[in-house]
Amino acid sequence: MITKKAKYGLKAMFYLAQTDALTYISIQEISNKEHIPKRFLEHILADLKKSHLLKSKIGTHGGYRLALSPDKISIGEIIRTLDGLLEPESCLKQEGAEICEDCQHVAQCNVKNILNHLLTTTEYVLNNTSLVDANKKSLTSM
Amino acid sequence: MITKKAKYGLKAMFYLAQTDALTYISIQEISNKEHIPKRFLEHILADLKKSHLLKSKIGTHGGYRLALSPDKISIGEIIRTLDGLLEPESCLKQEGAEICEDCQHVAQCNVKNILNHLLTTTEYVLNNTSLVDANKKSLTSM
DNA sequence: ATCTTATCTATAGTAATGATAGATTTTTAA
DNA sequence: TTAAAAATCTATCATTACTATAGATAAGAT
Repeated sequence: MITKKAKYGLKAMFYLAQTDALTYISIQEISNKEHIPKRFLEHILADLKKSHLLKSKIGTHGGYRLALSPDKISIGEIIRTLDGLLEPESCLKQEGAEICEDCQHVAQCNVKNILNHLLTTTEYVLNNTSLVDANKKSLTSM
Repeated sequence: MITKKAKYGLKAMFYLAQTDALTYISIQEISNKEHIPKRFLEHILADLKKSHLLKSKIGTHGGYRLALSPDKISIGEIIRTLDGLLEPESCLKQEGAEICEDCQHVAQCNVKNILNHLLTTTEYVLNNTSLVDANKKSLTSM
């Protein structure tokens, strides 16, 4: 399950992807159009800016816009930014050979093996789907 | 992320899969060998029994054993039993055409489209990997 | 009988999630 | 230069989900 934070973030990003790429859109507008709590959306967009997926402008006619062209922004980056790592289990973190509390023998850990495989697959799907790809019918046959 | 409940459940299932399929193993033994809190494990195994993945026997020399041969038990069934649906978002539930609170136009919902694709992929991986498959090297090239 | 072990029901602590609030700063435009 | 618009910063709170423990009971083996 992705969190509501990621879901709201995705909706906001899709909304921005639909608009003229150079226009700044206010939090208020996104909140209204996509039915996302405004004060919550503030944090979400701020996080996406920190990850360099959005640019912002303060003041009248300010707001947010995509930092990159929509086809260069992957769904994976958005979810990773808002929900953290895509790993299905904490012991899969980058450190690699690291041993987690309860599984002593990393190499032979069945749980780790299967979850690692799931992670690879999930990353493949999410990293290779951009804001533009996501609404294509071809997605079903990817 | 899968929860600790699912992780513990997977470890317990792998442990049982390693043993003689007809022998009942006590919660105590699994708890000791796999370092899983015993009272927590009780609930987990009870759930897996309700889902007909385990059989149990009360009393001396009692315990749990797999209800099916290990190659007939998928990782997906185990996780689904313990963590609920595999869906990455609640609006993807079986009801299909159902409309979720915030997304009015289901058919054109980009978020739903992409998450639905992720679900399909996740289900494919987890439903087609059994307790026996999970430790095979071939998994990496699946 | 007694010990072993699962089963049932309840509950409690903790962490993560979802959401709101106030005060501040920057920018635009009148 | 002033007022409005909008993001930014920091804090906090409510709720839910997760993790775990506990007591009492029932069933089976020796």
